[in-house]
Amino acid sequence: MYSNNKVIRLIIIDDHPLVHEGLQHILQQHADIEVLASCITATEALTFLQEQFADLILLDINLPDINGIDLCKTIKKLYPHIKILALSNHNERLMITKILQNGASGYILKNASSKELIQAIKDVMDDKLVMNDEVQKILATSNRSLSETPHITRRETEILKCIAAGLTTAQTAEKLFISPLTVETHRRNLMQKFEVNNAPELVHVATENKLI
Amino acid sequence: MYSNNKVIRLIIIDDHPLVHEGLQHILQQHADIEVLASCITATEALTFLQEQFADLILLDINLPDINGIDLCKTIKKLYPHIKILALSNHNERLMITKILQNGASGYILKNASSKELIQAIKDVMDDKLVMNDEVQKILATSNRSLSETPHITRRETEILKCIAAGLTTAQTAEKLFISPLTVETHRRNLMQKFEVNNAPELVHVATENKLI
DNA sequence: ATTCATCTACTGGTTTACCGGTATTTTTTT
DNA sequence: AAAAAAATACCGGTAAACCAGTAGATGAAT
Repeated sequence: MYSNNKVIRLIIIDDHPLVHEGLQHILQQHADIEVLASCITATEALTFLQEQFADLILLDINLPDINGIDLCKTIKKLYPHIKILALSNHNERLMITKILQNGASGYILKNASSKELIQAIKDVMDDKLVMNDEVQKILATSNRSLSETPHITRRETEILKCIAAGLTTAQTAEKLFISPLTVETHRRNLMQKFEVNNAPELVHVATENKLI
Repeated sequence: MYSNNKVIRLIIIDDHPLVHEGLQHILQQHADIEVLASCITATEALTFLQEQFADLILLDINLPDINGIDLCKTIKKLYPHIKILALSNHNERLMITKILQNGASGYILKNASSKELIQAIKDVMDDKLVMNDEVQKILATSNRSLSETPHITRRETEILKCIAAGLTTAQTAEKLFISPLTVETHRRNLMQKFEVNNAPELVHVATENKLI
C-alpha cells in the first residue's frame, strides 16, 4: 500500500477518448487519487507540466504526435521526480523493455482490470517497478539477446523504409542521392543490429516492432 | 436522429476493461440507450445472445478468443436483425472493408469522441452505414485493387512464414520436404498476388495485414 | 580539442533471388 | 465424373543481394 497519506496527483496522456473516460471514471472513485488533467497530445501534456506539479503520469505509448518512448525520456529529463506508468496495447517484448529503460516505473496493458490499475499506481508511488502478470509473462518468455531493441539511426530508418517498400539497392541509392555501396553498408549494419540474415527477415522484425 | 422512440438495447464486446468502463460511463448518460451486457469474450457474448434480445452490438475487432470478423459473420448469421458497430484501433483499409463486407453496419475508431460514438449508434439504428471521418479518409485514400486482400492458400502461408523468418529458398524447401523449385514457384505466386516485386516488400505488406 | 557515432564509400567475390514460361499430379469443389 | 484450385516441379538466364573487410568525412558531445 502507498504508505504516504498524500493524495496522488496524476495526469493522463492518451489519445483515445474512450480510454480517457474509462480511466477517469475508475480513478475518481478513489479518494486518494486526483486526476489533474487528461491530455490527448504530448504537447498538451508538456504545456500543462510547465505550470503544475504532478506525481505520476499515465502514459499511453501510442500517441499521434510523438513517440511514447521519446516522450517518456523527455519528461523524465525535465521532471525526474515524476513517476511514469506506461499504458499500452502492445504486448511486444521490445516495446516494454525499451520504455522501462527510458525511465518508466511500470508497464501495464490496457486490458488490465481497474483493480490492477489502481494497485499499479500505488505500487509505482512506492518506488516499485510494476507490470501486470501478462507483461511479466511476456518478458519471461526466453530472450536474452532480444532484451534490447537495437538502436536505429535516422539514415538507417530511411533505408529500412525503402527496403520495406520494395526498392532495390540501386533505386534506394538514387532516391536518397547516395552511392548504392553506401546503401548496402546500411542494410548490412541493419541486418547485423537485428541479428538477422536477410532483408525479408529484417523487414519482418522491424515491422513487428513498429519501426517502419 | 433515431426516429423510433424505443430504447436502444445494446451489448458491448471488448476485452479491455478500461474501454468497457469508458463506454458504459458514456452510454449510461443517455436515457435512450441501455447497456444490457458488457462482455470480455466472444463466447460470453454468444451465450448471452441465446437468452436475450439485443438491438445493437458494439464489437471490438481485436478479441482474444476469436477473430472479430468471424464473430461478426457468426452473429449476423444467427441474428440478422442485430446491428453491429465495429470498434477498433485498426486504421487499416483492409480491416475496415473486410468487416463491412461481413455484415457490420459501421466502423469507428477508438479515438472517436463520445459524441461521435452516440451519433454513430443512432445512425446505425436508422439503417445508415456509418464511419467516422478518419475512417472515411482512410477508405478514400485511393486503392482500387487493395480493397481485396489476395486469397492466400495454406501452403503459401507456410512459405510466407518461412520467408519472413529469414529462411532461404533452399532452407525452406528442406524444412517443408519439397523441391526448392516449388518454393520459388510459391514465392513467385505470392509476389504476384500481392503485386510486389521482391520478398522484403512481400513480407512487409503481409505483416501489416496480419497475415503472418 | 578529441572522442564517438554516423554517414559515407570502396574492392572483390559468392550466393540467392527474380523472371519467363511450362507442365504434371494431387486435392477440392461442384 | 468433370472442372477448378492448389501443390508440385522443371529450365535457362539476369539481376540483385549478401559476405568480409576497410576506411575517410562529417557532426555532435563534453
